[in-house]
Amino acid sequence: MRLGRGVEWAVHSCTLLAALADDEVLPASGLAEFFDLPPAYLAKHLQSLSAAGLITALRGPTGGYRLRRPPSEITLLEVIEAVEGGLPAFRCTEIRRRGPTAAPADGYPLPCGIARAMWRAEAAWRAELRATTIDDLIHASIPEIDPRQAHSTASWMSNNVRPAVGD
Amino acid sequence: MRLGRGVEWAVHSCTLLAALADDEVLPASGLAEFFDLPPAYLAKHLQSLSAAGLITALRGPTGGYRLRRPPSEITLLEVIEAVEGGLPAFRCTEIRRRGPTAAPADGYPLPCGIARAMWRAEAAWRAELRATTIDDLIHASIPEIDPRQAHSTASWMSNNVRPAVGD
DNA sequence: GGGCATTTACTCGGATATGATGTGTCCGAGTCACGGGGG
DNA sequence: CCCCCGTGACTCGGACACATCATATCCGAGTAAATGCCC
Repeated sequence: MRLGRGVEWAVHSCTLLAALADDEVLPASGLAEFFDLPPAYLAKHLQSLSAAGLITALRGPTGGYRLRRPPSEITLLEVIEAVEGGLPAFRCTEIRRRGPTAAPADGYPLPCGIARAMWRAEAAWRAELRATTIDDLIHASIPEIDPRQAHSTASWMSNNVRPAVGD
Repeated sequence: MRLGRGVEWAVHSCTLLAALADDEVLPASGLAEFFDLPPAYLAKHLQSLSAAGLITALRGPTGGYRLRRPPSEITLLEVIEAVEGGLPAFRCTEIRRRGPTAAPADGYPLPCGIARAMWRAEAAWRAELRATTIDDLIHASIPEIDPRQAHSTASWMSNNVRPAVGD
């Protein structure tokens, strides 16, 4: 089981966008510069977040991205599913119905027990991710941030954040 | 996030091997026939289980596979990690240390908070899988099995199971 | 007839091709700011 | 001096190559049984 690299980028991007005021935006190029990531590829993942309705995109010279909801109302699970897709990790192909000893089709009223166990574990994973919001991540990391970095980050933000025009 | 198809095959194979007596074995070709799966590819995954020490392989004309431990002592997590590898699904590349506002290397005494949240969710997933044994899966499915199928399966097993010779 | 070496056939194990998916990039559609011209 | 319009530049969005891993397969190493031979 493996998660794509874009998940990490998307979550970090959301935490940075959470620092914006309601009437401010930050372009994808800014996010790419801040995290030193390939701009085009990061943009692709931001598109996924936009398509999922987690962030709002404004086009044009003063455009950029902005969280669509307050950070306390965006869960980690939503971000991950926006990037990775919401499909279950375990795929049951019902192999119990195949082979020489398979019963007739009406002999399987319930889903396969193995699939149920796997999905139960996935449900626990999702529950943990659903209980964590972007706001939680930020508050957990604030006391760990080096004061020097906090200052340089604030300075960088003031130079790259732009006021949203149309909104 | 996606799990390989081999996981399903490996778990089903373990449940079937659990039906064997301590001095019996079942060859990979038999497992492939029982589940109607490509023999060569299933064999590859059984090799992973063997390398992980979950099943024992006996070679030669009367050879085959056999569980190495009682079904009640083999967890779902072990089977999955044997096939998929034990690496964590989320990979933290510490992108917070990159970019124009990164602090010196000594400014990060703790792992990234995002990675901690992701790994906490993975821990919940693993805990659920660790709490489920092969024996649990069997006992949960026994009352659901069609009596006709139980009979044909028992018959098939008696024709394909072999006594282990060297052991 | 019994015992033993050889052959044989069947098993698992690792090395080898192929296809799907994640990774990375580019160009086009859309939109606001700016600058020039007219009123 | 103010307003309007055309131009330009910057943004996001989707379509296009490449790399990596899951998928699928085959051939070689190893072993017990069966066979034939010798005693």
